[in-house]
Amino acid sequence: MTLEISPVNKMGLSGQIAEAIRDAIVSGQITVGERLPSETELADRFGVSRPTVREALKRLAAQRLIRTQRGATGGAFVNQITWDEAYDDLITTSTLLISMNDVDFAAAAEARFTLERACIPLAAKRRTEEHLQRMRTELDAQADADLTDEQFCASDVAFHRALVDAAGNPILSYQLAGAVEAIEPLMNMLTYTARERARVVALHRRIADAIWARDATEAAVALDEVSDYTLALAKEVRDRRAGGG
Amino acid sequence: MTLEISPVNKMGLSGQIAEAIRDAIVSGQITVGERLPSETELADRFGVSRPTVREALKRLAAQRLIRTQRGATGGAFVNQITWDEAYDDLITTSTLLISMNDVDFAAAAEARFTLERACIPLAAKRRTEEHLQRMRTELDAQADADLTDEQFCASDVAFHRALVDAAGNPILSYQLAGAVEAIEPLMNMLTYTARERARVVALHRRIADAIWARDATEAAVALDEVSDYTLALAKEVRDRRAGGG
DNA sequence: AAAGCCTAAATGTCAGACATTACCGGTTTC
DNA sequence: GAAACCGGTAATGTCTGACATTTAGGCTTT
Repeated sequence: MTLEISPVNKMGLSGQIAEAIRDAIVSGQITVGERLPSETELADRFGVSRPTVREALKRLAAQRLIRTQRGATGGAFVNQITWDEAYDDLITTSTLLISMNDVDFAAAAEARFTLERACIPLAAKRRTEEHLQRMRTELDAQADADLTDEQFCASDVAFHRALVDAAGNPILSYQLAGAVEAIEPLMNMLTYTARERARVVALHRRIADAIWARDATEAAVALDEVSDYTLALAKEVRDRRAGGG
Repeated sequence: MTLEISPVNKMGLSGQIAEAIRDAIVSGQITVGERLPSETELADRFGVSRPTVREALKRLAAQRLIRTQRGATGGAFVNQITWDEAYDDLITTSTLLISMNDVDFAAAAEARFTLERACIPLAAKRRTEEHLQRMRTELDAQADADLTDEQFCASDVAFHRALVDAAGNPILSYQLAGAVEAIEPLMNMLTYTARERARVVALHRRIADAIWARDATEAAVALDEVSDYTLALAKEVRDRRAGGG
């Protein structure tokens, strides 16, 4: 691991150290599972104090590049990033991005349904019984009239994630997790009436049945209807609010 | 901001403080651009020392939730996450995920082309002169025979990003940045002959022309050819290596 | 009134110390 | 002889207090 850091740098010492260690990890100088030198040794090598090293390590831990463990054989280990961990990060980042940058509902919904439609041919080809079961579970849940709008939307998200996972491509699942889950807060702003819910559930059932029958075309048609319906509903809500306020 | 933290928690004090501040940000108790209390005051409020607070702040800074500024009017400010910053994070995370989890080239390429194909109808509808210009620039670059394989792949990535950006949906662009750029290292493992390059460039030109003509069908056909060709080339390389080693 | 200095407040860094945790080895016991 | 127990030890986690550095804004001086 290189240990050349310049004392005068706007990034700060801890920033430079973090970058040096990150480079060592991504370039493969330290492999997954391997232990980093102890904090004291790192401090010696870089010529800085231990708190400074610790700040650098915390930054890397926040990006899940390393994981720390206490005790005699403890230390900082290069962490193997799992898909699930990355899901969480992507979802929180996407949610923040959408809320902070005033992304309108139409754009978010467009992204979501566009990506989802792209998964349908693969899902129809590769769906397993497990994926079908997950979709059916959510369909049953959505039929419950006692569900709050939040619960209904959460189940909606779970249904669509099952659809995406059915495509059997971890990268697609990963990418879509952000698009699908991040706009759940936006979806929650919609209020569904009983009749609207029934219609959405019916469309979901059409999608599930089509995926079961490996009929990608039918599933795509049903998804397009969900898309159109969601956008129309959002427009209606927006107009009603504009008129009321 | 709440300041309830339990001293006994496997997450550690700094972790709990980081989470408390993050919750305050995402729940809107502290708005974008607003300044957090000073480190000393946070330390007092949470009943911990300043280094502990600093570690928590570094974790949040690593996630770009806050940005720190030195000086008299300095401090930690809630940062507005920009799309470009998020791009970088997504790309590095995706790259690490792919390299650490032994994602095979076929799955990565499938994800990439699937998502890209989904953007074509939108791109054909909304492309501006700027996007067309970006694609043409990369086409010209790719025609240069002196390009290394790395440079050729980089230009390839830039071309496809221009295509995705032409869809005019920032969320789609964001999501796809990960899929497209993260597999560039995998693409670099391929070695293109002059003839293969010419074929790929010809297909790229077909795509660009089709987008210009707003012909989504033709663009999709050409993209499918690129996809098939890339996968075939990858298979060939794999077989050759398996035979040679 | 404008230019320059100076102070204050905040982050950045350092040093040393103690607390806590968990493995590792030897010791004890059955 | 094997299993349970128990300190030693090395590492992270945290605290205290201090100094360095940076920057804004007020104050003084011209």
